Amino acid sequence: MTSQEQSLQQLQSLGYRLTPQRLLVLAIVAGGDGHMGVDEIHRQARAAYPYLDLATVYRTLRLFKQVGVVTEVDIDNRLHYELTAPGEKHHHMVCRACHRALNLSPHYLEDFRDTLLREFDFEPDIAHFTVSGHCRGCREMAAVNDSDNNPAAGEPADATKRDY
Amino acid sequence: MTSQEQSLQQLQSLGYRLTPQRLLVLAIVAGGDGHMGVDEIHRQARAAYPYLDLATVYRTLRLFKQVGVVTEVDIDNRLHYELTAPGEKHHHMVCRACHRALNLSPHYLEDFRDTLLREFDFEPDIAHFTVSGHCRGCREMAAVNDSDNNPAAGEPADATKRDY
DNA sequence: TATGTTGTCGCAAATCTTTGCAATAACTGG
DNA sequence: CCAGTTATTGCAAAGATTTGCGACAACATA
Repeated sequence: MTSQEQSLQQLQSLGYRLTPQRLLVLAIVAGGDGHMGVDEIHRQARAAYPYLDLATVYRTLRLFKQVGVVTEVDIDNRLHYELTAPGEKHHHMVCRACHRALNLSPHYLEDFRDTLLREFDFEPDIAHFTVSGHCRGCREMAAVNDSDNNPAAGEPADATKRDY
Repeated sequence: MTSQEQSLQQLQSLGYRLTPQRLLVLAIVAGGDGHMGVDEIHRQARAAYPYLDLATVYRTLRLFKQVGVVTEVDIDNRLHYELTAPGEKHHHMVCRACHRALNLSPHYLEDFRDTLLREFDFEPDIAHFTVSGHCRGCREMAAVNDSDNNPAAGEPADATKRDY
């Protein structure tokens, strides 16, 4: 039984129905490499089944996420999804500047999770954990004002303020 | 010099202009207790200055966040803001079920931050760090159901699947 | 296979947030 | 204090995501 079939069976065993729309979305996310944007999934899905509505794609992905079939990653204020690989789970670090998503091994979160659970009885939803920040490359030319240092330092010479 | 005046001076020294709209939004966020929703800020602001547009509120808060004057908290997919108290910074744990936001001392994040920095050269944006999960109270009746809606009661025995 | 139950879909509309643009106002230098 | 520069505003419209609702389809049962 493939991992996709497993997911489908899991959905069914939870009382959810197996619809062509769901099969399709699952197949597409499984076929894509890494996290895919919702519109890209929708576009590919419509190629096979033109009536499929964007709202259905959103609902389907939300369901898949809830059940654990896919992992949601917020990249630049847009939802992206990837298949949850049972063996090789990981979390994400998303760069605010270049918007690349780096994988983060669960190992780095265990301590943090344990602490929150122990100290506050708070169970973090680490299955969909994402930290945003600045990656190595972007950090070097991070123009953003870090309060303490020389505020104007990294700003491009003629940077207008315009919209921010 | 009050902390508000400091913020204003900082804005000015970065080349941003001091407008009545900005003063107003700052005063309101400073006056509120804890994180406020954007629409609430807008409502209060309009009471004093009816022409102030919602878009301006969003832009102003985004700027304030970028400069560090306010802290952004995502509560149930909605933006909330609170004044960044220099002395007593904290992060947030937001419960997916009851949507309450709990404060988290920076202390709990230091190790995590150091690790990411050391291992990946990734600087997490911990100034606006939020973990979502389930708090003690909601965890007790959480069960399989991830329904975000009713903070009040556990799901009825014959809970239908309907919309998810 | 026929039938009932109820989960799901497509569609349209609502929400929340962002953005393009022209008019305006804040700051700067004279 | 005046004029020039350009950041900022208000407005309208676009984007992204969610939701209400009636029609439809998946599944269970007989």
